[in-house]
Amino acid sequence: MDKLNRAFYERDTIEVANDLLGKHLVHLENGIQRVGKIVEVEAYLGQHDLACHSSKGLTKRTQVMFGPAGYAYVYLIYGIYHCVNVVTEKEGQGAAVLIRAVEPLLNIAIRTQGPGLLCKAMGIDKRLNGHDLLSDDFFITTCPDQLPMTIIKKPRIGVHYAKHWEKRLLRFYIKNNPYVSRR
DNA sequence: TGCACGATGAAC
DNA sequence: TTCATCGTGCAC
Repeated sequence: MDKLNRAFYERDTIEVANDLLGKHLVHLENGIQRVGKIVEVEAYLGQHDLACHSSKGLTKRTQVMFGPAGYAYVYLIYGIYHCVNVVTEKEGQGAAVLIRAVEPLLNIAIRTQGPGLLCKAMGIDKRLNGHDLLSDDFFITTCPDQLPMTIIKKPRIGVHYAKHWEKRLLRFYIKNNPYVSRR
């Protein structure tokens, strides 16, 4: 179980998104370790990507996205749920990968299929915005016995406002995995 | 200072 | 299809 290093995140966003599938997301909170296998992600390519929050430019909200790779960008959506992203590429690109669903592996009590639910299930909220994913309480590791898997590519969810970007195949998930959202 | 609107999820 | 609920970004 090797923790993913800075070089892993500091690469092309689409490659990072694909490589994150099958990896283990780990969060330690109050002595409880929660682990979920990443089964669904979306790539947000940076300032030119109209579906990406960083397309608004550098603001208080997006500053984490414009920072160095390997940090968590957590935000509140619809005033109710949180969503987690991992920042990718070189500092200043404003690119990230949204984690949309995980498969419960350890200490996860409720459903995790969807970005809002997985955050709720793993105790992830705004306190973790800007948190280093190379820390000891919130990180991602390789899966020791990862079997071969087929990756499905689809348009991203809920980005109808993003003009032609809506059609880009930037959502990736593991084929036939029951924990993928909206199938 | 105010207001419209979400990278959602669940109910009806 | 509707609704809960609030931080953000932008208009005024």
